[in-house]
Order: sequence, then structure tokens, then C-alpha cells
Amino acid sequence: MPAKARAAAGRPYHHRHLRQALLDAALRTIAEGGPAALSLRDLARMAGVSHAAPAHHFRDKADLLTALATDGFLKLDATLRAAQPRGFLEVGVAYVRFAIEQRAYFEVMYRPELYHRDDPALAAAREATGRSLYPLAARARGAPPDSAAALDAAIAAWSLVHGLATLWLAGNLPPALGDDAEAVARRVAAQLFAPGA
Amino acid sequence: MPAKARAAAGRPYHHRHLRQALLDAALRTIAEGGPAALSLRDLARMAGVSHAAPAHHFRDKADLLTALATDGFLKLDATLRAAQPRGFLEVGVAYVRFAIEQRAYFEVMYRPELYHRDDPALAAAREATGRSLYPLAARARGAPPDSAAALDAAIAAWSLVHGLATLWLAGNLPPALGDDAEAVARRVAAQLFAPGA
DNA sequence: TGTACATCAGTGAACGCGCGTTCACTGATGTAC
DNA sequence: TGTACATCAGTGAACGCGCGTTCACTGATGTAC
Repeated sequence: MPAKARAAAGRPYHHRHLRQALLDAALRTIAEGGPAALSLRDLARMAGVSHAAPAHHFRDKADLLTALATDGFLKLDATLRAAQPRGFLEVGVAYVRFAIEQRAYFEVMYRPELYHRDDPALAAAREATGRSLYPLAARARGAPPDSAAALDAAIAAWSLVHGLATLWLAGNLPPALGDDAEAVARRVAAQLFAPGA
Repeated sequence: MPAKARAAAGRPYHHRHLRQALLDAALRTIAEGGPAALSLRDLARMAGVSHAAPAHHFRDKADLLTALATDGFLKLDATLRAAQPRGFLEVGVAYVRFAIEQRAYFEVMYRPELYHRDDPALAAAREATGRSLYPLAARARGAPPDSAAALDAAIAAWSLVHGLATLWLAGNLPPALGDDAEAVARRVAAQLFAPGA
């Protein structure tokens, strides 16, 4: 579209929020078709901009996904922290709920082959999330902090909620579970934290 | 390559095991670069055959992946059954070991958007695997068979080993765990089945 | 045992597609004076 | 307050690439008689 037509259509030459618009478009695309459905040209189209424009904001696709994963880790971290006062079980439930409600973030975050995993901002965000996740499981099970047992307990808790979220998202769980992910998450997580209850 | 050159190179006109050769090549490709790295032309190349040849064996890529996922479910089922006499914990360990040793199968099996999920052979294989997985967790926790509690227990166990395998494969676990996946799996799974031990 | 013939599993050329990337360019913005 | 100018964020044309798919074809196989 030539510049004059763009202006006539109410679209100014400068987008002013192209970077964020591309990230938003990426989230929508991924939510619908997974990260494999992503193409920079397509995102440019959705943002109403020429296909060469994204290069001014992201060097390549991995660059865009790095930004997206970073945002995702920060959001997950905030979500987990917010759930913390309600006890460990609720942190687990919050993890599963995040994975499902923000599936686009989640699907990118845990596929590090899609992005630049040693980007500093990304690494910081990922580690912050880790810190929100680890100590809680250990404390809940009464293991001494920083012990090997504490690590095992944390990994078990993380694995359980992560596995549940992953299986749910991919549609691999039996229909008999129902469609209330949060209720399922609470019941299933209770198996680990309140055995025999 | 013209037919005469092929013959001179020791390759007969007919491959005779092209279907299997394509599946094998697919496994190798996926193990190295994930399912996204797969192209039919590339598989044909690896099998030493023209790029149009695979069409005689698989209608399209999803068709090939359906066959691959079916094989995977059958193999996983056999693996789980073999571990069954050694107790539930070992079934969980076997699940994780399968995911890691046969990562190409595993990565396809649990991404049903990659294949034809209602293919009859596939569905049968997947359900067989499910039957090997479900009742055990429930029995281990003393829940009455076919109860809702039994289902929750089974899903918890499955989620835990599935999550652990997934996090491990994607390289998302902290290095402090070491590199012996089987030992880690045993310790982590024990958190669910022998709490406090 | 030999031959005719249907069938099967390949070939290789061709087509159209969408992609990422590069390029010279231009319009808009904002800052220095 | 006005103007010059550097910088930034876009454009659109072009390139080469690998892909899936289709097509008429041909070589090999195996079966019927």
C-alpha cells in the first residue's frame, strides 16, 4: 500500500507501537496454531505494515520469541508470587491456570530451542520464576532448605503441575476428567501435597 | 540419478524397504531437530530415493507421523508392561527412560496436532498405553478401582513422570540435578509414592 | 518352464507457494541551534 | 519560534530457497496360464 493510500485509510506512516503490535499478533497466532504457525511476514500483515518493517524491531524470529518468552516468565513469576500467600497447593493451581489461560506464552517459554536462551533479560526472568517455584515445594514437605531432598521435592511438584498443564494443553487427557482445569489441577496436585486426604 | 547410475552405484531400482527407511530417517531427524525439522523431500534424500517416491507410502507428512506415533505407543506400552512386575515406581521410571531414550517417538506421540489422531490403529495403540498406565497408580495409592479418586491418582502419577520427562528433554531442569535421568526419575517419583521416605 | 501382462514402486521435470533477507528509497520525527 | 538536519521507521521490489504436489513416464516384480 502506497503511503498516500495508507494515510487515506486512516493509517499513519509510522505505526508507533509496531513492536508491541507484532508481539500481540504473535501471541494470537501461537494461541491458535502453536509456534510453528508463526511467520514474520504474517505478523507484519496482521499489524498492517510491510513485510520488511519487523526487521527494525526484531533481528529475526528467534529474537521476537525471546522477547515473548521473557514477558511470559515475568508474568508467570508475578502470578506465582500472587498465589503464594494462599499456600503451596494454590501456587501449583496458579501454574496450571497460567499455562492454560496464557497458553501462547507457556508454549514458547518451555521450548528454548525457539529462542535465544542466553539472552540476559530472558535468563533473569527465567531465574526469577525458578526462585518463586523452588523453595515452596521444599518448605511444604518439611525438607531443610537447599538440601538435595528439597530439590527433589521441588522438582516433583514442578513436574506434576507442568506435566498436567502440558497434557491438558495438547488434549491428551481423558475426557472423564471434565473441562474445569482449575478443579482438576487442585485435585491432582493434592495427591502430592495431601496424600491420603 | 538415472536408473543406470543407480544400479552402477549398487542401488537397485526398487528400494524394497522404503517405508521403513523413511520412518527410520524421520526418527533420526526428529531426534536431532524436533518434528519441525522434518520434510518429506529430506527423508527421500536420506533414503537415497527421488523426492516423489515417498508419496507411494505416505499420503502426506501427517500420515507418516501417524505411523510413527503408533509405533511409539506400542513400544511405550511394551516398555511399561515389562516394568510392571517391578512395581509402580519402576513403571514411572520406565516412562521417563522411554521418553529420553526414544525421544523422537515421545515428541511426536504427545503432539497430536502433528498427526491424524483418529486413525484407528493409532487410537488403539494409544488406548493400550493408557490401560497400562491408569490402573497402576490407583492401585498403588489404595483407591478403589474405577473411582474418581483412582483417576485423580493416576493422572497425578502420569503428570509427574510426563512433566519430568518433558522438562528434562527441553533442557529446562537445573544442572544441579546431575545427568543421570534414571536416578533423578526414581528420586522424584518417590516423592509421590513414598512421601516422607 | 516360459511368456504375457497387470501392477507396483520408482523417476525427474515442472508448478506454485510462502518464506526470510537484502536493498535503495522515502516519509515522519525530534533535536540543536 | 523557526529552520536545518540527523535519525528513525517505514516501503516495495527483488532474490534465492526449500517445500509439497502433480504428472506422464519407466523399470522391476510377480502372477496366470
